[in-house]
Amino acid sequence: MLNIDPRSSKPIYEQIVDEIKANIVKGILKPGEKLPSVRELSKIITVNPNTVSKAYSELERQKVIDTVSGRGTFVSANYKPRDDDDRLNKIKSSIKDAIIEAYYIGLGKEDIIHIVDEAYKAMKGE
Amino acid sequence: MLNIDPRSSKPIYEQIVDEIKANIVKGILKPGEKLPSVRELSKIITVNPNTVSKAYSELERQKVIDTVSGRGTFVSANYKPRDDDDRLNKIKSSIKDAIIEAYYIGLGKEDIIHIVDEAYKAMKGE
Amino acid sequence: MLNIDPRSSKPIYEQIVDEIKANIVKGILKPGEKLPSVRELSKIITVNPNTVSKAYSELERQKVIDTVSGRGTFVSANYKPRDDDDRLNKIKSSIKDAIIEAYYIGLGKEDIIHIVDEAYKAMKGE
Amino acid sequence: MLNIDPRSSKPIYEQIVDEIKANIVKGILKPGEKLPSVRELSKIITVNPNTVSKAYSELERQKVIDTVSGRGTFVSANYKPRDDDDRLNKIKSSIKDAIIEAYYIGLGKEDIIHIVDEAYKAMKGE
DNA sequence: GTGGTCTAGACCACA
DNA sequence: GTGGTCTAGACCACG
Repeated sequence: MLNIDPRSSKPIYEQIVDEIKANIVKGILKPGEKLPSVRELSKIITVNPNTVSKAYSELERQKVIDTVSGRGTFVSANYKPRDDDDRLNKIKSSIKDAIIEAYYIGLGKEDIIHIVDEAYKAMKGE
Repeated sequence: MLNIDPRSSKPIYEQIVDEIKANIVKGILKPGEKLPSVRELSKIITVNPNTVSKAYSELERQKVIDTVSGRGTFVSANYKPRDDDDRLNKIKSSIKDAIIEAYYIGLGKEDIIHIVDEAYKAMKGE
Repeated sequence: MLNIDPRSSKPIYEQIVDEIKANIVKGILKPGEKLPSVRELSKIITVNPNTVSKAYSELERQKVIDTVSGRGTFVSANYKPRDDDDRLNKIKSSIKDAIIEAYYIGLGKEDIIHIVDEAYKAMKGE
Repeated sequence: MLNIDPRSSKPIYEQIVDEIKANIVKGILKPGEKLPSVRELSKIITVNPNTVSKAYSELERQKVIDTVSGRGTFVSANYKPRDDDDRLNKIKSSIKDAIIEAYYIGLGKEDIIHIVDEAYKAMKGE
């Protein structure tokens, strides 16, 4: 379910955060749905429980999931997107970086648009 | 000239690498042009010379600049983009992450395309 | 295990890189095997940790080893040779230089072939 | 005549030394033949005279050329190859390194032999 | 515990 | 003057 690469330079806990958010966006995880417990998930993806715990804390901080003590963790039912300049700037900055990097392997604007297209298709298709 | 934020989580040497590549793409730095020496740049952006050196080494490895021993470093005159699956995958992955993140602040595909547009305009405009 | 000569003109970090690659080729280090940690190796060969770190970074860049954050570094399990014109040219050039140099101590083609033979035997023999 | 690449990581003076030795081996420069003066050569290959001077000193040290004060420098007439363990070991070591490196771009023994062949042909052909 | 980054300061070869 | 290497010692994130 979660695609984790322990050899990546991206920290594992961050990969978990991103994968869960991706699954929610894709509709694989639905609002209100229960997530596996820290222990369960750590076994499934063979990762240190502390790492999963850190990922869940981060997701909770971002209000993507809710933890009900003694009951478990759930995908937030009432997530409301709101303006967040910090995050918007990070997104812009990472897209800018990607564009520069693309230039250096010979890709132009059309290629970037195409990659964006593909990414959206993958989100709906899966 | 270079916009360095020492508090960013992105390593300083990487910021230097990215900024220089951005300046080349924008045409602010031209092929064959001499870059500031390691010691000069380290003074300008108040960073340790080793950090600048690390950035320059990385740029040299990527064939973005040439270092001529004893003479200095220069923007590569004959940069040829090559296929590089690893870098392409990194670009795709970072765009995918940006799209997910965008969803969480309420942005959709059109907004992403708009951001890409803006980024390209900024590159040519500056 | 690693044969390092601090008085050599070849940089120490490069010696470490070459020795480790040689040990992998010889089969002394096997795919997936854990390498000594940066601090360990630095003590073993009495060299500054930064120097070992630089060597490991270079090996990682060449995809010879994988570093798993917080866990250590490992011999790459799935190394796939790829075409690399730059490296091929370096090899050709260093062989050409060796041949010229050999001429000056009275060695001809047969002697070079013999040296190549010996080198291959040493690789398998050890 | 001399093929110098100022962007190479190999020092320029060393490139000059190697190129001159290569030309002697190839027969382009014959024993007893006069070499260009330091000033002349430095103009021809657009290099600092000090650099050429350093190259000539090194060649003289290796008894490849002779300097007759006031008359110029000449290719040694009576070069006698002799055993030189130091240089032999360097040659062996650099061939060993080349073989390891070759392994990592997927080349085997036959390929190396082929490269040696080519190098010898190039020496006679030019 | 692991590796990654950064600073400070030194020495060296090269041009 | 230039960049390259190395040491010593520090701090940090990750697991």
